[in-house]
Amino acid sequence: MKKVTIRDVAKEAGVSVTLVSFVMNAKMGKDGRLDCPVNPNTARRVLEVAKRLGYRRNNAAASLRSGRSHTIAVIVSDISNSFFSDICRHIENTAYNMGTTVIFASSDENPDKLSNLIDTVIGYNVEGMIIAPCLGSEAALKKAVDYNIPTVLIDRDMPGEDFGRVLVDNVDAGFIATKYLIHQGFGKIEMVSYKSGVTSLTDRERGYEKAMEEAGLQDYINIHKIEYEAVAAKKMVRETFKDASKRGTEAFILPTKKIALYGFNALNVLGLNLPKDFSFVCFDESDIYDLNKPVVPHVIQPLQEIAEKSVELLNDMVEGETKNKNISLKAKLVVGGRLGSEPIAATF
Amino acid sequence: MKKVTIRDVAKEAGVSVTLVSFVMNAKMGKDGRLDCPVNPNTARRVLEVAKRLGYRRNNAAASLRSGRSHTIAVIVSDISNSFFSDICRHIENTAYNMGTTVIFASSDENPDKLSNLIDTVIGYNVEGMIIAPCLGSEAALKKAVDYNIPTVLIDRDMPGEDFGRVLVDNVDAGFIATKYLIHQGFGKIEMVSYKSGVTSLTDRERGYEKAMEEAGLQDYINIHKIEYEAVAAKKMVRETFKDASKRGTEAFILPTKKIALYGFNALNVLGLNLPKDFSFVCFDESDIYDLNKPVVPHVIQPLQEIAEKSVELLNDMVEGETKNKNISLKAKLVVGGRLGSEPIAATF
DNA sequence: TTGAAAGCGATACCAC
DNA sequence: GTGGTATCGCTTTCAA
Repeated sequence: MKKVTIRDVAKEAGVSVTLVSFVMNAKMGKDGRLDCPVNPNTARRVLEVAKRLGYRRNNAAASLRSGRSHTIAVIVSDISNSFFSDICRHIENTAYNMGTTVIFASSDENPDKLSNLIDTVIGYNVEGMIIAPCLGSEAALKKAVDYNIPTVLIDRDMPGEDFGRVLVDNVDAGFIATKYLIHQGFGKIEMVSYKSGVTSLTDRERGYEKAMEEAGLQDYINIHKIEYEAVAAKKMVRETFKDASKRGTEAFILPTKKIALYGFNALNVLGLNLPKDFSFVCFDESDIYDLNKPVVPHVIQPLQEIAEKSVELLNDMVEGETKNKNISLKAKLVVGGRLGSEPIAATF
Repeated sequence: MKKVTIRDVAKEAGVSVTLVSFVMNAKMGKDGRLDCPVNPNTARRVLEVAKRLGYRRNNAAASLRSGRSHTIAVIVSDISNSFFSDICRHIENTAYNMGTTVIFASSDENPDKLSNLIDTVIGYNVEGMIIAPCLGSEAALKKAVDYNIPTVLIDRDMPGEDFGRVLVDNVDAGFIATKYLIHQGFGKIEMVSYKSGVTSLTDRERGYEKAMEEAGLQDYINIHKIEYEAVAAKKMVRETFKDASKRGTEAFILPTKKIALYGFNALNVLGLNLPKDFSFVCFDESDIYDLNKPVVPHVIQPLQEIAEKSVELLNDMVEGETKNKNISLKAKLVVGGRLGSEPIAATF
């Protein structure tokens, strides 16, 4: 099947290319009619011919002439990370419904690669970008500003007036996690966190501290900082739990999925059990949380909302209707989820 | 910063646009020199000016003129499924290194959506597609053939002479899983599978049967078919385990991650323990496998290889160098993996 | 080695 | 409502 162009359709339908262009770009009005300055009968004929011939618009040509690509780029650190792949999934969906195509890429947490990727997608005339910045990517992101490409930041923040932002309130996330445990009657609540202070983690720490102080439990505040490297991390968590067991610690906040995994591993190794020896509040989602009985309470980020809001915000920025460029979303505590069903979010 | 075109570079460098085009498209030879019919000094000057002006090729224009897009589409059923997101990650990586851009999309296992997506990406002049077909997508895929767009099938098969294929040998996967258990000294090995026969699952079943027969254990062959729906499935697995416990079953093959989850759930509910009451061989990857001690043996598909082979095959097809269009990959049994380290594949 | 000029297929502008 | 045509930025002959 050889390519059929707008000219072929025009010739076959006995009209000008202009008319065909009008018809092909017309959107459906509410009444089911095309809203374009074309005679409905003509329009119908053109549509019929286009379909019969199998016409498909050449986006390269359209983009070249119109300067619009209806394409956005999404760059995360690792699309195989379930946090990001979930977000990407929803971004793709939302964008698809708006007639926007999405190009995805992973930066590998590498500012140089991010910089290259930005160059690449700029070459594709993307109209906007949604980026989860990595450490040291300030220079790369400056290009977005230089080229005047609307950009929305997700997951991590970065200075810059021009960026849109869709971020989760991590102070609140740490706060509700802690408050839940306090409500359960626990007082000796501790936390395990990483030494290297990513803002999302330090924010969760602050939320923990805030909740403890509000409850008059400031004397029990105890944040155990572990290495990022897996082997060392596992060992440190194990030691922490061993001591905590003697100390009479009642509960732990494990603010990332990986830290939670170390926690469960330590439990296993030390022969401890979850409701008996400690209580946990974990973060993100893992099969392990669902397998325990009762289900391990965990704080999840509103991934779909992050995705939808970022696409919408980016779209507004592209169309020049900039309202509020900084969107803050709340994390949710899941206490009654069960395998194969919707998680139930608790509010209190 | 306004757009700088090839003309601006040409004017600034005092050469023709042709030369600039040559230089910008030249690839580096082994000797570090550009292999194009341009005076090295001129080339250097052009390069310098292009960089200084911040020139970036307009891909829409290049694509329009040359008829090439250097873009492929990848359509899987759900990019947030870790199996696919891992593959996509590697596809993206491989393609990126070849200078190819990738557009990802999810079909939702919906043939109509798949059909729309194919239309959309055809409009983007993609040069090839990598597709995980869903049930009933024959008609949609026929368009790829009609439009003469090279297409590689992954994960699931579908009839069609023109398609390339990168599939995993699932009979072998079921076979090695079973054989491992037999080597461990077990005889009463059973399997849990879904009623609805996707080929990947029925193949694994056949592998199980084959291994059992070869070992003279045909009398113990027992495949429990469960519903796909989660609540019913969980219940059926629980019942199966309860009976099996009485019957003296020694081991189970759980041929998908989800079925494995149901298995662990049943274990929990019934108060059974893994090395004591049963042995498992599971499939795919899950945090749960790693948490158990010893680590639950599991069969994994070579995701990176699937990704790399499919990109390479597609590239060959696009370039017209079609060699072997049907690639079969072996799954691997992981018996000694531990959290945070490379899984160790056992061969025997 | 270099350059002039012809399009690629659509949209935008203007005239009717 | 409709149609003619210049043009987007680049690659690609072809000729010098």
